[in-house]
Amino acid sequence: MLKIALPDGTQRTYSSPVSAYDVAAEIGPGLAQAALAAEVDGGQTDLHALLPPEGEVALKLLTKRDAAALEILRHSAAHVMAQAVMRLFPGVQLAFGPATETGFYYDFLLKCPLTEEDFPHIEAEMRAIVKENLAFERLEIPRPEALELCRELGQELKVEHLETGLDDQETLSFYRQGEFVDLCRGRHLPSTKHIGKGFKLLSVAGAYWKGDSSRQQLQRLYATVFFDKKELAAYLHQLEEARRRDHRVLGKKLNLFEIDDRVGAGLVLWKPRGAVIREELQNFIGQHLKRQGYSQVFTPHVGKLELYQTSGHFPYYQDSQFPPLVDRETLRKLADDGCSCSDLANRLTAGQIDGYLLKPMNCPHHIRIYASEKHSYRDLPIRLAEFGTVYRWEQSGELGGLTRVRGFTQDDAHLFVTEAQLPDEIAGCLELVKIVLGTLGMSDYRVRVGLRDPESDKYVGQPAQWDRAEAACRQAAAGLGVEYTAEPGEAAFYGPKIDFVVRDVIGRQWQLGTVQVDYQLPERFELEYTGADNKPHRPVMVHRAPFGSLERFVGVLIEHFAGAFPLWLAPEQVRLMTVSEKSADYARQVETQLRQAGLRLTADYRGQKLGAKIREAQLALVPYMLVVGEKDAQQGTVTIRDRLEGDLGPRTLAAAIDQLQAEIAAKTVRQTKQ
RNA sequence: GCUGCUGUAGCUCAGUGGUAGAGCGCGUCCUUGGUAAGGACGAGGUCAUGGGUUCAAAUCCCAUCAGCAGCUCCA
Repeated sequence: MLKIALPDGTQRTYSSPVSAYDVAAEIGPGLAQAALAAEVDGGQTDLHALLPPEGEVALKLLTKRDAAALEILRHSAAHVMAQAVMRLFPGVQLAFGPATETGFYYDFLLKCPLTEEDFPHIEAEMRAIVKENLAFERLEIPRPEALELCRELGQELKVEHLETGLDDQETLSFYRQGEFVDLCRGRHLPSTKHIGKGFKLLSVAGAYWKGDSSRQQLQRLYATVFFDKKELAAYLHQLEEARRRDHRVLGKKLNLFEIDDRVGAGLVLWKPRGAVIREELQNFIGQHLKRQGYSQVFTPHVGKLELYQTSGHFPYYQDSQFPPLVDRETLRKLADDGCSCSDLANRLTAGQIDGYLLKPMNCPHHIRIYASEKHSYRDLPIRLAEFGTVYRWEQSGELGGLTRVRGFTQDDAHLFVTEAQLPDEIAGCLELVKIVLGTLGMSDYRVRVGLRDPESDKYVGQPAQWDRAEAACRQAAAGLGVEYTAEPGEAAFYGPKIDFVVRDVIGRQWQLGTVQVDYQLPERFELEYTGADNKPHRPVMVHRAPFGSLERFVGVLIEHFAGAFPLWLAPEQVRLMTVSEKSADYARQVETQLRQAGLRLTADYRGQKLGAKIREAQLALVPYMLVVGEKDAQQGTVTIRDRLEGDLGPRTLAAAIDQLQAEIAAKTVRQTKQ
């Protein structure tokens, strides 16, 4: 006897074995047709799988309206895609083919490279398989037979996975549709016809077997599927929109920055318009730093190798640094002694040669500023801030636009504090990040508190200190009024940290602001302050950067605003334009006054029609246009056009300037709804 | 770093072995037009770089550099 509880509160009892489908069919033919899979006591099951014969279960039938069904659809589509590829390319080895947040992929090992030209053929074969309406059939197979089956099928990767990843499983599940059999946990749709027509292959890329870069590389086919063709179209449109907002595209179109081959990959040239945005952001944060009692410092872009040997960054992280600089004299002597390149590298690593490093971080410089004076506990906290440019040798494949570069400027600061001051100082840092994100209308972010992994012994510092610091981080994060997750094992080896992860328009997540507690560097550099007990004490350091790096932050900001910056950040705040050349003289007076008012503008005096000038300014995403014609010249007015609202009508120049300055001062974010 | 794709005018791109192209932008001239494209003429190219194949290479091959997608990485 089986009792089934349905989500609507009703109960059904069965004396003979039934599947979820049987239950659906009994409720009604419509539901039987719509049902795709089921949840039994919260766990997924195939629609036609038999339910337990005895007891009581909660059953929920999944239809295409359930998010869980979408995942099942995508995973099933992955099998169909794999089947199509196997039909078209004999000898394919299958790896993994899961559903993802936006679609699915399948990893293949095959001799010839797949290209986009193959997509239509694969898609056509997939359509054929859908039309064949093959049932997805679950097979439960004991381990020895499962291994035998995978060997027979020639699926060596599956054999390996059975022997390593799944070595504790006595029975393995396979799914079969038609001639295609795949080792798979499931679940799947009843049959291939339910996949429908809303699928599309998107891209092909390399991926390592089991995510290990030392293993063989597979070909990963990315695709997506929706229950509805319209949803697919909407998703493709969203991808299109994301491309339109791409900061690399907008950066070129709006003349914000350039990355030039002749200068070097990953090295950003900030053009005048991009520099305005950066400067405004720096000024903005600078005001808050003053308010919070920070001291501005400046330090050079290089430091002695020995400095980084003390900090531990060299040679440990040398693969992600630009190679050291060695002076001419030393190099010549080494060459005369017959020192080879590999000797040189070894001797640099061993610390036998003096050299300089392009600084990969700012902390050692700031530490030496702290250490240049003797400090009392009364001086603390000491907060040293700098827009510090650092250089890191990112792997060539990682570079991209402004978001991953080789030289970047952090809005960096280091706080030297007593342990008692730690909670307040962390809270102050978080407040700053929150102000920054709030001012820019970036609300889609999460806060991640990285704690130590209790199992690991890689961490430096006393456990009691860690407990206090972690408590301080949690407390500060909780005080933010934003949801946060505590993630054990995510701490740096030198201390816990708090990261702000912002989600951009394409759904990618970027780690921007960060606050990190550090016990390691004060130790390594033997930093001290004199306590009230007249004895030396070790300060704790806090590293923090609300933007992370200005490059990455501006990159994300460009996409966030789709290039249409709020007035206070807009490189060109106003486009002044004449109706005809007859009003040019008056317009020049207006231009002078606007400049004196501190507004950033360009003036368009060309003998073009007004419509053309407006169109250009609209496309250039200039927030306000000031139109001056003969009527304005007579009345001493300007006519304002808002990029979003259109023509706002005439007003006196003074009134127009007041309006713009008020909006700038308020840092108002105005955007059209997307 | 790895796999695949790509590199032609300032930008977006067409050109698949036989004379280097388009649109936009830019310049000059005409037009003096009140809220999203007025017209005419013109300038602009080591076809990423270096080799090779060929009577002949933007086009085919190899290498390098750079970009893109993804993987791996990010103190």
